[in-house]
Amino acid sequence: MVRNSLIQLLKTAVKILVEKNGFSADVEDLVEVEPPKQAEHGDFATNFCLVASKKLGQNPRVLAEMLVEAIREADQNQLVTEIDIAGPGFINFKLSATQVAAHIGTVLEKAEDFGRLENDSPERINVEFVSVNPNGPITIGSGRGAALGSALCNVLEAAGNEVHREYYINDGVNSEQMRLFAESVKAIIEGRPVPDNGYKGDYVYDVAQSIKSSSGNNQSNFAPVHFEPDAIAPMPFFEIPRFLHESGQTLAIITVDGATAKVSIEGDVRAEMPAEIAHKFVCSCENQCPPKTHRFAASYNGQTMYVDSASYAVESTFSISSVLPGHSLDLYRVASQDLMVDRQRSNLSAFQTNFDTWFSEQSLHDSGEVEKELDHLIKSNVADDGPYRIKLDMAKGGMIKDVIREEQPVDEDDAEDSLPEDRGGIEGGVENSSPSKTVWLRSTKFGDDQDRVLRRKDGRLTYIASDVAYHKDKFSRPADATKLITVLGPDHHGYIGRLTAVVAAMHADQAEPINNSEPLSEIEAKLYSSVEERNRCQASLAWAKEHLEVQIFQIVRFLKDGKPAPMRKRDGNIYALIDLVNEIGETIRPNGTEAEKQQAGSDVARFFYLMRHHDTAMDFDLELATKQSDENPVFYVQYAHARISSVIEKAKEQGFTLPPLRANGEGERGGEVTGALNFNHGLLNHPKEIALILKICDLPHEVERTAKDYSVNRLTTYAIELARTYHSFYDSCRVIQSDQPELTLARLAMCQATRIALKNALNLLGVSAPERMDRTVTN
RNA sequence: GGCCCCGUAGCUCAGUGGAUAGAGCAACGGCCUUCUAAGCCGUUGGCCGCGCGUUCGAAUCGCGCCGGGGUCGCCA
Repeated sequence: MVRNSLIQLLKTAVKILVEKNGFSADVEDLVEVEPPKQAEHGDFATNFCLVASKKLGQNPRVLAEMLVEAIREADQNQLVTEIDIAGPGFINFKLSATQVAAHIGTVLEKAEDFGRLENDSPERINVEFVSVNPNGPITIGSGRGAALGSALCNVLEAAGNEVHREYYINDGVNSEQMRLFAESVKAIIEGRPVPDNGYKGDYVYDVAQSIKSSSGNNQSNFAPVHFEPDAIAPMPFFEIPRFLHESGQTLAIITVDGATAKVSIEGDVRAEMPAEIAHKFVCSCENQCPPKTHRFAASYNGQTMYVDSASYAVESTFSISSVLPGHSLDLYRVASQDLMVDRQRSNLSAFQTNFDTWFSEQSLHDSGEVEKELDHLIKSNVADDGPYRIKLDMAKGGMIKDVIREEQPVDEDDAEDSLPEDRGGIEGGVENSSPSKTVWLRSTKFGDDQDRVLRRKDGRLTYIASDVAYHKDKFSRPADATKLITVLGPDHHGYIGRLTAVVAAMHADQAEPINNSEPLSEIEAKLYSSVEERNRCQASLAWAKEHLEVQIFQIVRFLKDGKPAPMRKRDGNIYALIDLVNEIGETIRPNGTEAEKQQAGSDVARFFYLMRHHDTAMDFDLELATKQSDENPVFYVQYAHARISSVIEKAKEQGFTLPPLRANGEGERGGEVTGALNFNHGLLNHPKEIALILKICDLPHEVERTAKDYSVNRLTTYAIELARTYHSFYDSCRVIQSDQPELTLARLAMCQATRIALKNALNLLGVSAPERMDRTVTN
């Protein structure tokens, strides 16, 4: 855009300068321009002479004079109209209004692609975010991660990268938290009090109620149930015992309005676990098979599967007339967790946050990937069952002060830690291991401050064990991913070192050792057995740091009545994101439809989350967010968009034909294409017009910067600034003037360009750009 | 104690090593017979926590303090 044209010009001028004076230094890349703070200083300024003076051995002001001459020579298109040297050696530029205005045409042509970048070296990036445990709703705290992650993905994509949005479901059967959650749900369903340390929030009762009502809770199984076509939930659950996995074997008989259907498995299920499982169950009807197929859920081996079955009427009742007995806690776990994930998904979707993959941790256990990777780590000599743990004593600045070796007791006196009975038999990895020795990931070889347990003494695998397999797997989404980005909450800060070590360990046998013949230092000798090993581990660590980026966002403090409003209340209740969205929507658009309310609530909440840099703690004023007032910047921005839309609408009524937006399936098209772009940009030379055009043209640059440093908040600032620049222009420059059709057309083109930039910026943020805004409440 | 983050106008916060540090809100004064006043224009408001250093130049980079927040499980 404008900026780039000027940079190109400067680079050419620098080349001339270097040639003429026989400078040898390579200084072309030092060229940068930026808009000066003082408008009197012109449209752009460069500090090149100050930056390059040392390299070229020239006084900055002298250099500036030479450069100005070179610029005049290079500027054949007369982009620069005024140029002067100021201060210690700045060069200020005023650009040709006509040439600046000409960029409007480019914006209109690019339309919804304006702000998308050409990228010569695109990355294939997996972005994992939110990923909260399936034991509760998405909280307002996680909302920040959702807003950040989703907006970041949009920006990375706009910058020309391939992006895969991923949510990791912590549904491993080893999870203590999930066991507790299931126990709580089970207790509620069975009319017992929730265990002391269990989950007590209202939503837990809600989940229990949903499961109960969708299952009928008749003691031995979960039938009969109501089942709606095309709906995922509610749906019947029943459990298929693990020994039933042979082809053709009948698992259950279900009755659909008198018609009996048989559920059986086709093919060897175990071999296909888990991805293909849903397709391998077939439901065959013995008599009068209903014409339409639908899905129901079954629990198999700790996993929920959706099975195509026969059904046809909206309110038809299934009854499972025969199912093998034995509802374990696991069934409740699967049912409640599944329901929870489903709610999370729809809550996030109402918050403009969607994922390409919802990845199940348990699937890695089921497929054997975790065990496989564990073996791989042991073979790579980065994990072992030696009876000790290494801890690093870190000095300031990341230097290792000391390496401490903690011997671990080898005796087996705490067999107490064995599994609760309920969970026997379905543990990932339990049965095919010989529990006795703790298996350690020697993560201290990769910069972590202590070794981590992969497998407990009792044979159960830890969370970090699945993490290794998971990260390996992640590199396939998108195919041959070049980078993983993980967005984590502030409480996970300590996890960065561990995660990096995990990725490094996983890659350890593939890394090309660094070239370092230094013998092992005293400290290194405690970590590595050889120079070769050290070099390999360090190379692998470097690889991990290059391929895994962890972004931590800081805490959000919610204020209500000026006082902190806790996200997790003492009574176990949780302030859910969806409640926030609904509350805001309700206040702002009391007369809107449900969808409109949620859109409005989501817009405000997202904008608030994204206004602050993610790496700084923020206050979220709930009053302010729900207030439909001038204090709320999202309305300021949206209002500008609505205002533009209104002007354009009005102009159309008066017979002006607009430069069209390229078709994108929605919004207005603005009349005939032919000739519509022929507006006279030469008429645009008012300072407010130039300022607006320059601001519009900034978008690609802002996208580029944001994709580099992930500071998504920059785009909210940009949107506010663009809105401000427009409002200011609007006040000074009347757009529609029937006695000046040419000027009107040119200004309309500018309005359209502003609208494009504004809408695209808001799109990146996941905030809607309404065509009209009517105050429903005046205060 | 180690690590991470923050400290900028009365409040909430922007700010890419550049020139006289900005915006919103709050306070005050103007601007609607004409395109949406959820707007615009103006005024008031600052040892950019403190100190030292690097630099031609520091709110920005480094070190040290002071103050505030977070985090350091065989939980996930």
